[in-house]
Amino acid sequence: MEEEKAVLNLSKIYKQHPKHYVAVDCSIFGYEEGELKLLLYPRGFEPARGKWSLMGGFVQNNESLEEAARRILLQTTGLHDIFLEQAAAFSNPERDPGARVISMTFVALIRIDMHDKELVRENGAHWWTVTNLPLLIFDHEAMIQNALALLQQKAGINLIGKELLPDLFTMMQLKNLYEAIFQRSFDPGNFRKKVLSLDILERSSEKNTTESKKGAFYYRFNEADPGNRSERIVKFP
Amino acid sequence: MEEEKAVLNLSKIYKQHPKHYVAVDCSIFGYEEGELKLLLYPRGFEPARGKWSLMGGFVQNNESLEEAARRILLQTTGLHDIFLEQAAAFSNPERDPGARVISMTFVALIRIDMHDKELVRENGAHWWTVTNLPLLIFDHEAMIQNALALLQQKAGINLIGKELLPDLFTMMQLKNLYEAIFQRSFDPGNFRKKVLSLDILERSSEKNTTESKKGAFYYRFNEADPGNRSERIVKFP
DNA sequence: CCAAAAGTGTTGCTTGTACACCCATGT
DNA sequence: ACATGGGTGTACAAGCAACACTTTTGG
Repeated sequence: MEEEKAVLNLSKIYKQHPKHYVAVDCSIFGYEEGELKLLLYPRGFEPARGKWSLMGGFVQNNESLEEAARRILLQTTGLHDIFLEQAAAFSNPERDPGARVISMTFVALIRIDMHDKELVRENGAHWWTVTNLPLLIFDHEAMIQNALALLQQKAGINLIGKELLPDLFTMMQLKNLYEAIFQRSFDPGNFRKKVLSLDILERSSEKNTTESKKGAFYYRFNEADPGNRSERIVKFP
Repeated sequence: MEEEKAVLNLSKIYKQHPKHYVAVDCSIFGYEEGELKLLLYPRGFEPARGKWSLMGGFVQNNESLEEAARRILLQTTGLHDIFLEQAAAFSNPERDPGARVISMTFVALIRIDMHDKELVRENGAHWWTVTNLPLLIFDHEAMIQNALALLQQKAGINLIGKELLPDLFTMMQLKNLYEAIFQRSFDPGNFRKKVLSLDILERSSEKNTTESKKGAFYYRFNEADPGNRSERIVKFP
């Protein structure tokens, strides 16, 4: 009756408007050999053949943007439970020459040691060092710059590492990760004190003896930590 | 030939995927009488009649999300050149009972003294104090919480006020704005020193004599300031 | 004169940074 | 024994918060 009519009116309102392709593109960061890396896929067809692209895909009817991103991450890395955060929407009508596509970008952090290397190789993907990226399609260069800025901002407020490092890691490995993210060096002693003062790492009894003569204690993230703090950890340059 | 075929292939790829309604919803903040306020519109039809909503609309084919947001802000407030920033995407397939709509939210900051009050009244809109909001449709409550958090974050890093205050304002007016945004009080002396140390305000020769007996100098934003700094202005609680 | 806001100065605490210094050990 | 990274301590500077104090002027 009243309500039914209103719903009909409502759907009339919707029908006046155009629909759009909606995609998600993921900046997938990993950390390996002291370098911050980004997983990119080569484009095999024109236009922009030979250029590289973020992993992306189209959003289907029954899924949210986050769900679409997780589906794509699972398909390409074999990983569930990936750290994932919305970054920004890219919506210039001309951004994709093939069609008008609105793209939402995500930042994903994964542990390179845990992902499915076979699957990645099958897709022709490659881990690129963030300081030395190839030519990218469309506006993917801007997407990555935005993702890097977001990663810095996040790493400056919350201690990240759980998402990128192995379960056990040394203080120097964590420092190296932060140096890769911020592209600057930190004083070893001060870094240690600052990080430990946050009270979210616990020292394991084991030591890493491969990377130094004395041996360095392994740390792990305190499972109980909420992970959401507001104080700054590192000041930006 | 080769390229043409590729484009055809490409469009085949696109056509396999569904299209979606895409909307923008704007959290329009203003500042008046010492209160941070939000412009909301009443919903006149079912479902959710009587609840309030952010100002929003559908994205058309020839416009980016930002352009859509600006079009809607112009239509509803009469203002060009509004400060506008992407907030977050809300994309749960069930979020809008009328249809599957993906919504991108924006934060807009406007000067209440400059907007078209007639236009706003025509639309039945109302300025609500952010600490006392009415019932809202769908996920608009979450959108506003997100927008408020973003506003705090932004105000904590960049000195905002140019977008919300008149051209000339006293230090106490700026302090009151910050107190409204952060919902806490600041020490008058320390606030003054911190803000002036940023070197982005210039003191005018005029004084405000209506709000105090002694009279307080008016300040204005230094036109030449880039407006993008990375140091924190206020620490969050 | 006094209340009230404007504006400046002082002090103590916390935090960041630079750097000295001892420790453990593989070569 | 010594070079190397691990780990701790110290000393100085900067920033922040609390608050005392002075100025101005309307009632």
